[in-house]
Amino acid sequence: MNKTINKKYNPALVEDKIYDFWLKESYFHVSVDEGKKPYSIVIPPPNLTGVLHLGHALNNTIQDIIIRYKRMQGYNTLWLPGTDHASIAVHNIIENIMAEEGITRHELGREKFLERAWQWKEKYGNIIIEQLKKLGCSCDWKRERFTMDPGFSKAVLTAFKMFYDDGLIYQDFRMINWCPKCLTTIADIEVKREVEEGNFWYIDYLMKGEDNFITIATTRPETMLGDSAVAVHSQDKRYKSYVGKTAILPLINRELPIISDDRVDPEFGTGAVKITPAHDFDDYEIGLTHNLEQINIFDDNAKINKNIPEYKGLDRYECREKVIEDLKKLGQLRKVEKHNLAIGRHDRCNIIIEPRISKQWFVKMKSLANMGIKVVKDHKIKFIPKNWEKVYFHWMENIKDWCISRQLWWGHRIPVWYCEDCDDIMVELEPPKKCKSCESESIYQDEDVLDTWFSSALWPFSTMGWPEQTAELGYFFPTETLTTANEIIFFWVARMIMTSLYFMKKIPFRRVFIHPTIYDKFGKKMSKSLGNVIDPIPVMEKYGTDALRFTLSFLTSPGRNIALGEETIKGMRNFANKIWNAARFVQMSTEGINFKDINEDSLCYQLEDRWIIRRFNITVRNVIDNLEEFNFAEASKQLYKFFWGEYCDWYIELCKNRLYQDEDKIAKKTAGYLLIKILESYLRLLHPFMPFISEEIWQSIPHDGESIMISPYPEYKIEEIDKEAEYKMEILMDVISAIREVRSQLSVSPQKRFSAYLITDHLEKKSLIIKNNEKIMRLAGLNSVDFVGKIDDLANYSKSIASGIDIFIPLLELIDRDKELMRLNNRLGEVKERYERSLNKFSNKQFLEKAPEQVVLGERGNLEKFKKEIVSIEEQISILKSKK
RNA sequence: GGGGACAUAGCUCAGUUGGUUAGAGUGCCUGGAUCACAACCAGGAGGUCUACGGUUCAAAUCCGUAUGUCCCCA
Repeated sequence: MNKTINKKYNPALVEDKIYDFWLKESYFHVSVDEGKKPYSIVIPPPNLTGVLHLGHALNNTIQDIIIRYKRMQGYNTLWLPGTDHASIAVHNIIENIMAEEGITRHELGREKFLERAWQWKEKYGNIIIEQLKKLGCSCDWKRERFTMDPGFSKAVLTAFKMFYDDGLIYQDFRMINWCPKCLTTIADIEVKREVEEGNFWYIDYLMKGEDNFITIATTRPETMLGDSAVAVHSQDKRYKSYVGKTAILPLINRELPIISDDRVDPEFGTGAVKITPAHDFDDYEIGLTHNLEQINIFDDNAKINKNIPEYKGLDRYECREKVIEDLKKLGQLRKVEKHNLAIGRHDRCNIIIEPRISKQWFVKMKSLANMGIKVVKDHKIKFIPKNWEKVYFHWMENIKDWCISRQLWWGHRIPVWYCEDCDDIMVELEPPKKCKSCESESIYQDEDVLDTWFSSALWPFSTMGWPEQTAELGYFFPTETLTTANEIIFFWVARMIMTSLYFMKKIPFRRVFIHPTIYDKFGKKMSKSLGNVIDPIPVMEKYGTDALRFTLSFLTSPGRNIALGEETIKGMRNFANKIWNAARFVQMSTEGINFKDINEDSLCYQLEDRWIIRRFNITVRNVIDNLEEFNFAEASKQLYKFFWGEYCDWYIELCKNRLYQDEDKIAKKTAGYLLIKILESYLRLLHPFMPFISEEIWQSIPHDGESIMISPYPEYKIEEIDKEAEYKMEILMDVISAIREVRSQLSVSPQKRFSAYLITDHLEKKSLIIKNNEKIMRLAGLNSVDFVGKIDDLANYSKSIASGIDIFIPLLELIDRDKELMRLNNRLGEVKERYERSLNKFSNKQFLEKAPEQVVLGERGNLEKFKKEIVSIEEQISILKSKK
């Protein structure tokens, strides 16, 4: 590590080097240690195919802040990382590669396909892990897990078998969501619904044996090929006479019964609807009630199948065109209307879902959900912000069974074997040789794999070795905190809670922090099509990882979303630069001080020393309090405000007298010592937020220990909260600010030095100013500051008041009398307004009677203060005017 | 249709249990190469706290209603 830091702040030069140092020293790795308190977090496993986006950056920055903070507080902290196998995503990638080579997966075969998938994983599957390292994440990489690791796979199969043996997993024919592109079933929550533009087609169905017809309206005319009835509402007068009769399906002349069912909405379309039981969720239900035929018209690719020879081979949208055209020719297309409708698309590939009837595996959710509801109702698990609990309850209370089979190869193959001879079903962890019932060897395994979320649901305990009873499970489980995005409360959080309660009989985590969603600086969703996506990697390269992390933390207030623009990141990079330069100053100005030999008792603390110690302790308290509540924004603001607004703007400036001019060696040593001490402590306070810059600077200044990340987190010391120091410092700062204000408003150049004359009756304030006059002179740019009894020629002075002290600055040739008059008049206006406001309160008798004494007293103080100032300013104005 | 939010400076946001001169960052204006930092320093302008009611001595804050924006579920 460097002895002195570089002149210029350049994060790119130090970040990788520091991360390698941490890795080399194994600071992230922990073992079970019963002597220490554990604190554990499991990472939301990023998708194997993923690349880091801002959502990841935010989520993992937050986790790293928590884990570094707890580590420094002395907890045995485990942050367990890993990735999930992303069944569909990987599948699509491999299929796309094969498509370029002109082969299909069925030509290749299951085994070869999986080989390729594993090869792809080895080559490209670790990108996001490397990116997390770039972000500074202090995960225990030696424990990195993957949902298809042998151990993890065992956990998945064990879970399946336990659920099955307990009757919670079953197989059934059902209407499911089919993705014609990915060629698999997907679960309800993987379908994203959005309103899109479409049409209502009105079609005349002729009545059998009559010269009459019934007009139905549909948004999907091609599905008429699978119609098996027409339905109307039982109370719909328009159609009463039709019920029980038969309509003829146009184009293929199938006979359709006209049925009545009260699930039909008479207001919708014509009030008469076609019923396609094999391709629509509602129609399916109606079909079951009325025992209608289920006519499947599509193949896996959503092309018309052999059941409809007239249109066989047409894609569903080609078929739509053809059907419309043919209906027109027949004269049975009555009209077309624009109509907006909710379209369901697969959230992974964006293809429109095709409902179909199919045999799939499901998990019974009701009893699991009830357990999951209870632990949150009983506050065993808390959501932060609490609001999300409502969302969770709403979903859990209306939960539907979970379809877990996928017609894919990449994933955990369902551990079910079927016997060809006796139709028995076996669920086994190890492949059986023969049928348990009839001993036939003609057995075969289910072709499907499990939903990736089925394995992710086991993440918190499978990563720690379940189903084995490992030491880790006993020590690190349940975990403390889960941090994640609101959109996966259903997909993941709820399911982890249910599986943990079922398999572990324990909650998986105590608190769930739902982090904000990041939008662009105009509050719009970031999307590739809008072109407003911010990629965190180039941002880290340009501004530094610390700047990105601090920005995200700075914007994370609970219950609010983030609107992120590049300017904010730049601002935080400037903050990092400020820290760097301040550290450089402190380092340079304390060269030659031997810190090892300093005995604190030999030092002599001055006012500003006591003040900065107080401010630091208050900052420590505020940072810790806010971290405990996950209020990262406020914690960050405290860090920012203290360092820039107090340590740099005031403390360093006030120390310069002692550092540069003071002959007193103890005074010099005290200033130097405390500058370093506060900086060193501050860097530890900052470290979880800005790990790199804090380590780099910390290593170059006097410190104890080998790395900042394993040194103790600052603690708040009540005895160092020195109220008197704050009161006095505020008077000094007030006086300095008042003089600076006069300088600026009267357009006196910053280099021009002048004298100030003060008047006050207050002896304590007077001695305070006298004691600190050299500091006031330096910070306000004065030649001298003196107390006087009175001023003779008031017309030649500018006058202002700060903390009850009258301040006079000679106008002489320096200052323009007109400007001074303008300044005084402005000030007078302000004070008068406040005075009026205060006076109004006293004109209300009830205020005196009902308001608490403290408030009335405070208000009376204000009133007097304003009155005094008004009199003083008016006096000065009249003097200046008389001299003009 | 059902549910959940949000509305404060040009922009992005803080604002605990009602009593503050309503704050911060950024942007803007004025002045400044002063020996840590121009990625800086000093000073400043900028607000009917969405609107209208109500409760209260006192409302950005509590309660209605309206308007606007967003998210989730069907």
